Amino acid sequence: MNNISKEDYLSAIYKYRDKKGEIKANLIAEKLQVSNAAVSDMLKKLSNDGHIKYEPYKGIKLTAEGEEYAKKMVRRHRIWEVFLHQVVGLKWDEVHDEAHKLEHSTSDKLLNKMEEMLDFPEFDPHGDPIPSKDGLLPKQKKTVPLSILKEGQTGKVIRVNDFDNSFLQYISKIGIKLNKDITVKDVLDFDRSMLVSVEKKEINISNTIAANIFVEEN
Amino acid sequence: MNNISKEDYLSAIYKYRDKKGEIKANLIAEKLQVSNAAVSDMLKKLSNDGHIKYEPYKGIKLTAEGEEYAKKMVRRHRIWEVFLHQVVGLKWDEVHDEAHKLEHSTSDKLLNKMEEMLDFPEFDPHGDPIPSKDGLLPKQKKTVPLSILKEGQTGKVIRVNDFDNSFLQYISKIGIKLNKDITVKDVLDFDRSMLVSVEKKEINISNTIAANIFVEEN
DNA sequence: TTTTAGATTTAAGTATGCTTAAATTTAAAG
DNA sequence: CTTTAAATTTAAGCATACTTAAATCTAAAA
Repeated sequence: MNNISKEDYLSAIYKYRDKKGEIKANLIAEKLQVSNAAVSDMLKKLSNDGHIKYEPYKGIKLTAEGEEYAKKMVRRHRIWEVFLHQVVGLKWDEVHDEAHKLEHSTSDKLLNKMEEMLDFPEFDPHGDPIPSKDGLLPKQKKTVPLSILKEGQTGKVIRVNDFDNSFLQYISKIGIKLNKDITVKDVLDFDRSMLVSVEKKEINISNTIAANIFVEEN
Repeated sequence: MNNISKEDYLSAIYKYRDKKGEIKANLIAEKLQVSNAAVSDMLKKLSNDGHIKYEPYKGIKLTAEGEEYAKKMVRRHRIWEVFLHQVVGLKWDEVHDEAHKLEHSTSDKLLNKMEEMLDFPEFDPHGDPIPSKDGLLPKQKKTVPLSILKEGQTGKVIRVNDFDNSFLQYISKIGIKLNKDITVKDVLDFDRSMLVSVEKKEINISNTIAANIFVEEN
């Protein structure tokens, strides 16, 4: 049996649900680039399978079983990302798409072997946490979006959103990497873009860019 | 679009066609473990796509385009096998199944990167040739099945059939590996099994086992 | 409280890739 | 040359996962 679609739905629900653990069908449709009708269809199947708890027109939540499955997929995805980055040498803007395809075709045996080879990484190349074999997440540092920092404040890059490859390419080109320090030199009232210094260079970045970079204040 | 099935059919046709380049629908069904009706269905689609030349009830042949596609899949499969064996450390009886799943989800970029990492291997862990990026096959040594060797003859293992994992596990357990020399000590008329010596050990192997091991006479 | 906009579901239809059973074609045996 | 067995195709049906269009539900604005 082929579970690629189901796996994508479960991953999306896991990744994009709110703090209450709920998600709107709408958001799933948007993230997976399918129609709302397709989502509605699939929600019924996932519910029958026991992966989600869901009543028509009501909230969508993962069951314990669904969460376990979703975490397993996220784990696969992120271990592949680390592997492709560190072992194969793909850039951080290349790993997401490749990992997304490979994650559905990976046995536990292979995955665990890769994980061991990588010495049990805790975070993927974008700073996202990797669930362990037992489903445990590593302790994460408290972060804030770079966009809320004020003039003069400095933060260390802990995580970046990996939704868009061109965003990753861009920030990588201007020298922004995980663990780099970024200092806010100036914030423009005009469009809330900011002048920041990274690696002794000063660059102006838009508010949107800054909102997708998460830093630990220091 | 999802081409997993089509890719499997093309690979099977490429791998199991006869010397004239033809294959029976029957054999495809057997190798892919699907019904004859499913094969018949798919042949129509592959024919419409221009991947095979085929008229109902007549012979099945790859077109130039189909052969190119098939070779590309075989290349993916075998490079994954080498990668999983050499880089990840999977055993030779484990790589086929993993590679079979991964081969459908691998970009050219990733594949070429892996190939480079491996220093452009020419043969997979079972001794099967790997088509190059341009579709060229490495020069292969002339081999014969171990089963046709007579008492006293010695051959070096160049290739083994990878159709069955338990076969691979077994011959690996008794010390048979690529490039090992095998000497035939005795052939039993009774069941055509043979007593062979490998690595200073003597073992009796069935005719079927011997027929799946290909050696270079010396 | 009613209206209405947005979210969600249902309905109908499509493509893929299978299945079994029946029909047809081919090729080999008598 | 006819019979028959094997190979192959057609027919009908199923599951998955989509689509668009229409219907329905929910929640927020008037």
